[in-house]
Amino acid sequence: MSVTIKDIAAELGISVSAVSKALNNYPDVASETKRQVKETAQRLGYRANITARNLRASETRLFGYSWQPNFPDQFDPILDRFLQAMAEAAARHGYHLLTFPNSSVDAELDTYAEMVRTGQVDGFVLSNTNLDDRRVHRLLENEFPFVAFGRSNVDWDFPWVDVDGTAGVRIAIQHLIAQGHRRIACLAWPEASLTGQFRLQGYLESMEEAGLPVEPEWIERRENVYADAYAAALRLLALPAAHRPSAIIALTDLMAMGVLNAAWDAGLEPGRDLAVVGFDDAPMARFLRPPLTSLRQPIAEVGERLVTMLVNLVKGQLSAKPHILLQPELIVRASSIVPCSE
Amino acid sequence: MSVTIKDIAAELGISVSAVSKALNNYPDVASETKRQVKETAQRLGYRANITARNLRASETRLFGYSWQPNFPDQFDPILDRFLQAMAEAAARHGYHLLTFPNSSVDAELDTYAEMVRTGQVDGFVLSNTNLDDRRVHRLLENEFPFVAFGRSNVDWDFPWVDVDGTAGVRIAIQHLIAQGHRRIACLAWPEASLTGQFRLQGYLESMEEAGLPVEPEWIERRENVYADAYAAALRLLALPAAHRPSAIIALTDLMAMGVLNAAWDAGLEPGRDLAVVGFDDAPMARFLRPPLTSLRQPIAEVGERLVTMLVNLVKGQLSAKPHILLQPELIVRASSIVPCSE
DNA sequence: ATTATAATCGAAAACGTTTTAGTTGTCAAG
DNA sequence: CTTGACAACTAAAACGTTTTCGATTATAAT
Repeated sequence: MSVTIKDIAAELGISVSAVSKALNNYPDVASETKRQVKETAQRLGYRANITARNLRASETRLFGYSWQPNFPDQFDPILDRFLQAMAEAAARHGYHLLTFPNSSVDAELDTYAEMVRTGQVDGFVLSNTNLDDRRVHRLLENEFPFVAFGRSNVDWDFPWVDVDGTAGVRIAIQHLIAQGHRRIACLAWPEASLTGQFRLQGYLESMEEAGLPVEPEWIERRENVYADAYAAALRLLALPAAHRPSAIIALTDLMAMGVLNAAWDAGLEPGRDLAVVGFDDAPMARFLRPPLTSLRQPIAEVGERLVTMLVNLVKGQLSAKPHILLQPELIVRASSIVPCSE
Repeated sequence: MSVTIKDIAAELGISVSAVSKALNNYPDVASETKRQVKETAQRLGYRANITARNLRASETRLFGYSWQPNFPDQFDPILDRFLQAMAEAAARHGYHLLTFPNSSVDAELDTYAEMVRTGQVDGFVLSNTNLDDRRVHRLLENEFPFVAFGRSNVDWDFPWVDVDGTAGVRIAIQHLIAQGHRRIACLAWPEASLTGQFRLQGYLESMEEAGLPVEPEWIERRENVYADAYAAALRLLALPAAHRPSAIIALTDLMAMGVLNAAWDAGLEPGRDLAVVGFDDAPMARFLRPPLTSLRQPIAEVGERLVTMLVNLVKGQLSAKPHILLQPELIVRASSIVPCSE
C-alpha cells in the first residue's frame, strides 16, 4: 500500500537498518548514504508509519484532554481558544490532542484509567481542578504524566499553570474604587471552589486595603448559573439605598450577564447607575449592553505553557514541577467606566 | 511494565495465540479455556495495547477533526457541544477524536496530507464546507474516508450531514409574517458562501409565497462579523419610514447582536419596535436584551450522525453515500414575539 | 482397525519501525 | 606480520497484537 522503509532499502540495495539510521541521522552511516536515502525517501514520498514507531518506542505522541460538558445554560467561552493554543503548541512538538469530553467525574476517571492502561496517550492536560481533585489524586497515585490548568491541594506536587484570580479581582476592585465606588458587592462561588476562593480573596484584600467596609450581605455565593446570578443581583439591588452596592463584580461573564439584566429589570441602567465587572472576557462581552468590563485570562499562553510543560515532563527533562501563575488583564468597557454618582 | 497477553499465557501455561483467540471469542477455542483466560485477564488487569493492535490491523481508531480559528471578534457558539457529541459517539464505537485547529486553509491541507500518509487517523470529519472546497476535493482525490458537516458541489459524491437552512429561515419568516410583519429584511452572507445561499433562499421563497415584495435594499450581504452587521442594520433602520423593515433576520446570532445594538442606538427597542431573529441559538441568546429568537441547529444529532456514518464508512459497511438533511427548530423569544404595530 | 471429521490448540509470520550487537573491510601503528 | 582501531554496514531481536496454517487429539463413522 504505502511506501515503507523496506521499499527504500530495496531501491538502494541496502538494509532496512541502514535506512532507518540514515533517516534518524545516526553517526555510523556515511554521509553519502544518508544523502541517497533521504533523496529516495523524498522521491518515493516516504512517511514513517506512526503506529509502528509508537509501538517500538512505546509512546503515542498523543496528549489527552478531557472536560466536562457544562450545565445546559452554561457555556465555556474560552474552550475554543484554549483548544487551539494547546493543539498548536502540541503540533510544534510533534504531538496531537485527543479530546474526550465526559459527562460525569466517574466517567472521566474511568476513561483516564482506561487510557493509562492501554497506553493510548502519553500524558494528560487537566483543567478546572479543585481541592481534593480526584483526577489529580489518581494520576499522582499512578505516577502518570499530567499537567493542570488550575491548582489543588498544596501538598500535592504536580506541574500546573493558573491565572492569578486574586490579583485579577484586586485590579478590578481598585479600578472600581478609583472611580469613586465605595459599596462594592461580589457575586462569588460556593466555598467548595478553590478558584472561587482565590478570586473572592482578591475582593476582600483590596476592600480592606482601601479601608472600605464589607457588609456580609454584599457577598453572594452562587453556582455559576445565569438564573442564580440574576436572582442574587436582584436581591442586592433591592437593599435599602444606604446599603445598596453601586458596583458589582461577578466571578464569571455569565453571572455578569445576570447582573446586567437584573439591573435593567430593576429600572437601573448598568454602566450609569451600576458598575458591573465580569471575569473571563468572553468573546461576546464587548457586544453586550453595555459592553462588559471583564478580566481577560491569557488563555492562549496558558495552553501553550501547559503543553510545553507536558512535553518536557514526558521527556523526563523536568527536574522540578513548575508552578506558573499568570496575570489576567482588566479590559475596561462601558459597564464600569462611568464614575459613581454618590 | 504493564501486563500483556504473554503474561496471561504464561500464567495459564498456554500459548499467546490461544489467549488472543479466547479474548476475541474465536470459535476454535474451548469455552472453558475462554472462561479461564478472561478470568485471568480480569484478575491481572489486562488491557490490550492499542498501538500493537493498530499496527497489526493498520488502523488507528482515531478520527481527525479540524476547524479554523475564527476571526478575533467571532466565536463559535456551538463548537463545544459539537465536539462533545462527536467524541461521545466516537467513544461508543471505540474511536477517539484527534483535534487539530489550523490557522489557514493551506496549513489545514498540509496537515490532512501528512495524516493521511502517516496513517495517523482512519478518517476525517469536515465542517464549514463550501463550494469547490479544497479539502473535499483533496480527500475525494485520495479516496480517503471522510464525512462532512455541510454540502459542497452537487457532482461530488461524499457523505454529508447538513442542517436545512432554507427550511429554517422559511419557518422564521413565516413566524414573522404571522405576527403581521410585511417589511422584512435579511442580513445575509457574501455570495461565496453556500450555506449563506441556502438560508437566503429560504428568505426569498417564503417572502414570495406570502406575496410580499422584497426590496433589493433589504438584503445586506456582509461577512459574519459584528461590526459589519451593526453597520448594515443601522443603514436598514435609517431607510425612509415606508421602506424601513419592521423585522430583520440575521444569518448568525453574532450578526443578530449587531442588529440588536444598532436598534438600541437608533432609539428603537428591539422586540417592540423591531423584530429580530438570529441563527444558531448560541447559549447566550436567551440572556440577551431582549432574549433573542433564533434557529437552533440540532448540533448534537449532527455530530452523532456524522461519527456513526464515518464508522460505517471505514468499516466498509456503507453502500451509498448518505446525505442527511436535518431540520432546525425556531426558538421563539421576546425579540420577535411582539406583533408588528403597522 | 481404519478412516473421516471435528474440536482444540500452538507455531510462526506479519504489521513497520528502532536499536543492539555484531560483521566486514580498511588502514595505521606496533 | 600482527594487532587494534575505526568506519560503515547488516542481521536480528524487539514492541504486542492478530491471524493463518498446520498439528494434535478425541470422537464418530465406516
